[in-house]
Amino acid sequence: MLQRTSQEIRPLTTAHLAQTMTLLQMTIDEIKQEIESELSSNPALELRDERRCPTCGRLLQERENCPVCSIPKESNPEDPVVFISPKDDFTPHSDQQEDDYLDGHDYSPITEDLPTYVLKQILPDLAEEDRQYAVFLLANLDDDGFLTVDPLELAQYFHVPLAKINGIRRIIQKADPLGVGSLNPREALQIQIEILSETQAVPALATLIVNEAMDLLSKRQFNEIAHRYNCSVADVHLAVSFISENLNPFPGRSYWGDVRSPSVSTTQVYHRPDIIINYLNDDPAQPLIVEIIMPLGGTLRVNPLFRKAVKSADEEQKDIWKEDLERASLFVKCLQQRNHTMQRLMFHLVKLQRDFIVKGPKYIEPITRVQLSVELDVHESTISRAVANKTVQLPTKQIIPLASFFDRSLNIRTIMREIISSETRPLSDAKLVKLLEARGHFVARRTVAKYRAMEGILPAHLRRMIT
DNA sequence: CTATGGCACGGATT
DNA sequence: AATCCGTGCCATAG
Repeated sequence: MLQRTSQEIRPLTTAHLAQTMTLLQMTIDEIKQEIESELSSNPALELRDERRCPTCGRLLQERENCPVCSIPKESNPEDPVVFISPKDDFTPHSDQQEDDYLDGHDYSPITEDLPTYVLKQILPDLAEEDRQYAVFLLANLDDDGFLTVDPLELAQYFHVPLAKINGIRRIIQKADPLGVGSLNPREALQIQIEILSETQAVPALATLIVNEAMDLLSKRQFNEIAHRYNCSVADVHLAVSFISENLNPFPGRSYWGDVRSPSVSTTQVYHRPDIIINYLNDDPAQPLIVEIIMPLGGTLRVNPLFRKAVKSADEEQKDIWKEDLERASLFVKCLQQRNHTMQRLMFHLVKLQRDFIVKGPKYIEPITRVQLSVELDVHESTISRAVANKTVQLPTKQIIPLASFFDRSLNIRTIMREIISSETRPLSDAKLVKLLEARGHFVARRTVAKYRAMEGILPAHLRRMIT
């Protein structure tokens, strides 16, 4: 069973309920923002120091013992371990960066480092007095090839116009690896498109997406994009595959050698997940560990000193402080309730969808939000809110929307893709229906057509055998 | 005649 | 109440 916090948390007031609901549907970034603003505006709130598990070094929430190290021996290995995991300085690509760095560094045929490599290319294009700035910029690149300093600060520091710095930056960006020295993946992609379009045709949609819809792209919400630009999802897929085949959102990585497989690289996401699922010790035989990320270094609570101070304060102070105190305790309660709900939700969800997580999208269980809401004894809209706009990192490091756990068609789409990719000659939608039936999936012909469109697969008569 | 995309309807989701 | 998804019906292209 799921561990319970010391006492059962129940909504006390309508305000409590309303705020909990709002918190529930917030993404990790919004929560972080909310907590920070609450923390700075309310003196009664306190961020208690971080606590770490003495055994594994993991950051802990308020609970006394570490949820990972203290898994009961008699517990069912099928059951996932779900807990709230405070992570303030969380970086989404830390694992991969290490891998890339090690692999690339050991095996890279290029012996000089990235800054030197770029500097050699651009030196002839630079005026004498501009070189120092270029050197400075190149000295502040991270492993992805992005700039780690703000150009505006740099301009002020050196007392030169921002335009000058950006001019130099453009020269750097046009060097190999293309897009190096950008501030973010979007800028890198923009430069790459610009250069690429000089020599070949670039789909207009791809440009639009990069310029205006990076957030949707990174969450892989292709439906949204199609909707926004009033085009079919298949078009979006074509544009996205153009992007992933011809462009590189992390210019520094291609330099160090791209060790990711092509299929994984297309699922790269440029923002951090709200929830991380992993095997205990990366061992598939072990239970699944589910971390619900809290963007904090420690634990949020009402400051007990403040509570004391209120009692001994004079009358007018008392009223103001009492209000703060109530706001603070309400906030903490709401946050706890939110986490509690997320925890229960994820426990059931991961247990139900274990095959999906472990074996892949083919094995997704087509559950509905209502089913789960009955099991958890909450209103179905609660599930909707909790699941919307959040993302999960799977053990494969793929980041997917949490809502895909409820995608009724994902398994069929995956199987359909398999059938098509192994076909000897293009199969019509009707034939696909038959083949899907043979595998125990019954969908209408029209629906297969829609799935094809969603997957960006062309109609049979336009499909050509691709190696 | 076959294969496919557009439109609209009903139920689920938000 | 508004929106999304699977499906049936029909028009159109080849």
